[in-house]
Amino acid sequence: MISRTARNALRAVVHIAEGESSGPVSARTLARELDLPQNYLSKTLYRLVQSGVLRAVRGPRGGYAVAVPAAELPLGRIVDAIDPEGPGRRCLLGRPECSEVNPCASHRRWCTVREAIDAFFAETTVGDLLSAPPATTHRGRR
Amino acid sequence: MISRTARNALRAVVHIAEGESSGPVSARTLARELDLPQNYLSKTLYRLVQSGVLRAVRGPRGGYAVAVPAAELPLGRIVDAIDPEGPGRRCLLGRPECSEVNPCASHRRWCTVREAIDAFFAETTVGDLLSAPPATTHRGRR
DNA sequence: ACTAATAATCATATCATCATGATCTTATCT
DNA sequence: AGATAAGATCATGATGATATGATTATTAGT
Repeated sequence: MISRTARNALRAVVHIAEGESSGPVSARTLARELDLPQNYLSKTLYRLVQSGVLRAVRGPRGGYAVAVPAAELPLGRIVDAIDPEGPGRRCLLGRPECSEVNPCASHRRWCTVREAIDAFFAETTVGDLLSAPPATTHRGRR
Repeated sequence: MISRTARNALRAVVHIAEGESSGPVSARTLARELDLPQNYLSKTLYRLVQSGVLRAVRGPRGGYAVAVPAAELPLGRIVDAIDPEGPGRRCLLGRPECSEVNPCASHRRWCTVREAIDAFFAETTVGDLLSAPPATTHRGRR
């Protein structure tokens, strides 16, 4: 559905958003906490910086922070930055020209699914994925 | 969404079902008409034979035929035979333990999408994809 | 200016999927 | 029975996604 790299990107952004209050999160820390190779993660993060999802702060005490409030950051924005050909866009039978004007036999039925997918990625935000803070960091919400 | 091999399998089964009336279709013919490498296709087709989607006839004048009427053959049966871990089954954040009893943060929302996907592959049949040819000679398009 | 922390980048290795080529097995036809 | 056409299978190669390791560029603090 989405590439492994895109999944890592999602996890990373969620993690960064969760630690927002304590300043930028370094790639090193992220890699440790997500159990991912640091340099590969770096490359992914940088793509997110280029696409305006993250902000990078260089130098000591630097790291990555979200460039947009989590609640206003749809997952699709992250996935698109990593997998340019988004999820479910491709014709099921692999016909490149399959479209509304020239639909392949499965096009109509598949459209319903595609719309559900698009809606999910457009409407679900990083904010929706933030883990409600557990007992330790109590924030009065709930 | 589905692997390339699974797409090829779909195309192949549709093609075989379309030529049903003229007897089994050989891998060679199929490979030529779908523009796919013969041996790779063979392997894919054999997996479909093993899973009961196709029937293989060996020897001269042999080939492959559908083992089930096209209208009763859901696409999911083909895709499952090729991609054992079906489409959209995996948790978006890659948590293997994500399930109803222990949902990850995106689980609930994603379920809607997953259900649409499952419904598509369960309800769309090969019959739905047959390009209703007016007659056996469908060569007029250019 | 120097040092250290950190992002950014480059070069290479690994791995799974996809594809190819060669060979073996089975069945039909004469 | 022999020849031939076809599927089944094995061994190997190519490709792209994923990962790793080393290096360079940038900034903060002293």
